[in-house]
Amino acid sequence: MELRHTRTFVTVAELGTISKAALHLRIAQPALSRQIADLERELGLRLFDRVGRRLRLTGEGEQLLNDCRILLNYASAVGDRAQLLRHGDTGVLKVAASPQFIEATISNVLPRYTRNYPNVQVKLFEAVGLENLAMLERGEVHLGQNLSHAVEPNDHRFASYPLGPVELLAAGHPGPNLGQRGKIEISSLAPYPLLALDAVFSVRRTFDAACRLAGFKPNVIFESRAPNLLLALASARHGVAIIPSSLQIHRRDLQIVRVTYRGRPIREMLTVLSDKRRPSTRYAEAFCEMCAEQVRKALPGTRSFESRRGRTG
Amino acid sequence: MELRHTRTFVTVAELGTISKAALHLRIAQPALSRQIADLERELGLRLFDRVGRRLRLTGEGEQLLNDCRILLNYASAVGDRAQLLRHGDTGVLKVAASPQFIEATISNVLPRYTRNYPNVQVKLFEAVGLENLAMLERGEVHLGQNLSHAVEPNDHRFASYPLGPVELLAAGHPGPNLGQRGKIEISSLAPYPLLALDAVFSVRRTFDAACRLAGFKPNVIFESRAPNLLLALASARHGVAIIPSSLQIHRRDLQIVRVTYRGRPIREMLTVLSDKRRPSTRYAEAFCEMCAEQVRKALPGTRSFESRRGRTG
DNA sequence: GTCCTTTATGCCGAAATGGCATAAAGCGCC
DNA sequence: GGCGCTTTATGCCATTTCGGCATAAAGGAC
Repeated sequence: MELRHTRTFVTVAELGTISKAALHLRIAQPALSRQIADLERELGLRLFDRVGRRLRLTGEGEQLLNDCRILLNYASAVGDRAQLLRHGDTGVLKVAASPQFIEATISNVLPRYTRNYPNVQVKLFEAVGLENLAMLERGEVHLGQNLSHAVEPNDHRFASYPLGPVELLAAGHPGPNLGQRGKIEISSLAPYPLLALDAVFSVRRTFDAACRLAGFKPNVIFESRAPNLLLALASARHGVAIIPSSLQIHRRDLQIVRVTYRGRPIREMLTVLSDKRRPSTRYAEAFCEMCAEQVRKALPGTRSFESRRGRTG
Repeated sequence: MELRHTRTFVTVAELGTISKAALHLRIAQPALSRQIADLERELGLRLFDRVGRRLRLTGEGEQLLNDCRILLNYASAVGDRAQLLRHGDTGVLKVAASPQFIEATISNVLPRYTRNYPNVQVKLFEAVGLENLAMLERGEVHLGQNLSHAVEPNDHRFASYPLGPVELLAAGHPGPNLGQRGKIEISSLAPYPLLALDAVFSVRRTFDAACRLAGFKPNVIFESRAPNLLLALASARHGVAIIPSSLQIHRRDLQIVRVTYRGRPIREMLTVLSDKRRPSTRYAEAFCEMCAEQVRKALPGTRSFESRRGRTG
């Protein structure tokens, strides 16, 4: 079926004659006469009765008329949608991130982002460790949140948007001092049973590297992909949990300190990665900007856990 | 926009490559490549990124993909609908009839008719007197219910489908005998104040003609287009109402008798008219048949008012 | 480096489309 | 009954569009 023929049919039905439709559509009358004939042949039925030299809509024609109007309206709407898309502020944005990042950052960003980009549809995918690198590679997502060290230095496939630093933290049951003044040198963790994240997490690999540099082997007695489980066990005096500062911690029954190496906090950059081969869009960049703002806003929060520890220490 | 281009776009998006789409659509790959390019030019945006020599759906392309699927589905549905229409049991049937006929006959016919012709849409128009002749003339309706005498004998514009006879009735307040044994000779109506229908009703013109033949002038004190108003006034002893037997009478406080001329009931044929110039459809004829059946079923009902009057007489 | 898959472009023949001219069919008016 | 007008359908033709063939170009896998 040709939309052109459908348009002719609807116009003739509405104006009453092919001659009037010809004037309206700026196409010669014989051409429209043929289009009507072509459409009738294609559909296999009469849309108009020929009464003398005049046309009269048939019952079948009447039935199809509304369907054709709807079809033409929808085609027009697709054109309108395309015009809207041309403005660049519309599309699908697929983001792969850890559950923690979604909870702590993305969930706070979405309301304002949706107001600013009403025609962008954000689709979230839960992914941990290197999963989102693979998803980026396969083109399944546009953005993947991770830590900067997740990408090998010689791996140039991904563009990286820095959001802010993430520090290594140790969380234990309030009791005998865990570290001094909110800090613990990493080598001082040697005697503690440790509760750590799985090796798929970049933060875990960063922790392992720091231990190696400090010349000691960590006593990891439990590994998990669920950071909150680690915190729950730490609260139950089962050990000391090693977690990133990007984790939103609601528990108040824990003593949390920064892990340092040679007196300096062990930091890693939280980033959003994208596929270098894929052209970036304005709404994707805006999303990254808003996440970076949100991470910066949360940074004072990482400082506020120190003052909370003050009374217990 | 060309549906052909839209179909190509959706097929390429689904199969992943133009070459595969070409195999599927049985069109050479270069032709499809051009169709994609043509669609992108027309819409003014990129539907696919060219990654090396491969295509990757853009965000905009993804947004439009579903719209295009819907559009294609609807176009297909129009084609399906046309095929259904081709079978002849589908269309619009426009019927003009008096309110009384709609209530007494058509409302009883519609449920069964709709079951038998589920794809026919019946549209009812209320029309009295000669209105439906004009509507038929203008092509506004397919069928017009009326009495046979509504059409001038030399008027050959309309085809006529007889439904059944309609008799002239007189209705009055139960009291002194109105007529004998359920009948009243028309000349015996002379002394009564009469409540009659407007002159647009064929039944009224038939009544006037019978009075003229009987050689007397009827004493019509009130005229209306609302038969039920006439009955209400008759019940209130305001006069004697002249009505057709096709009227469905629910009141039990009235004495109703047949009006006769020279001992024979005055009858007229109830018919459904159609425009001779317009080809008839099977579902229109079926509608007439069902109405005729319903009118015949109602005829025993016109006899049953006699037995109801028996006790009062 | 070779082979394979895929897309984009040049070129060309066939098909489709639309315009012009005009015959045919009614209808209204005189 | 003839004329003028409006309208549709058809013949003919020029132009445009479309799709197929050939092939260059770009990566990816081995």
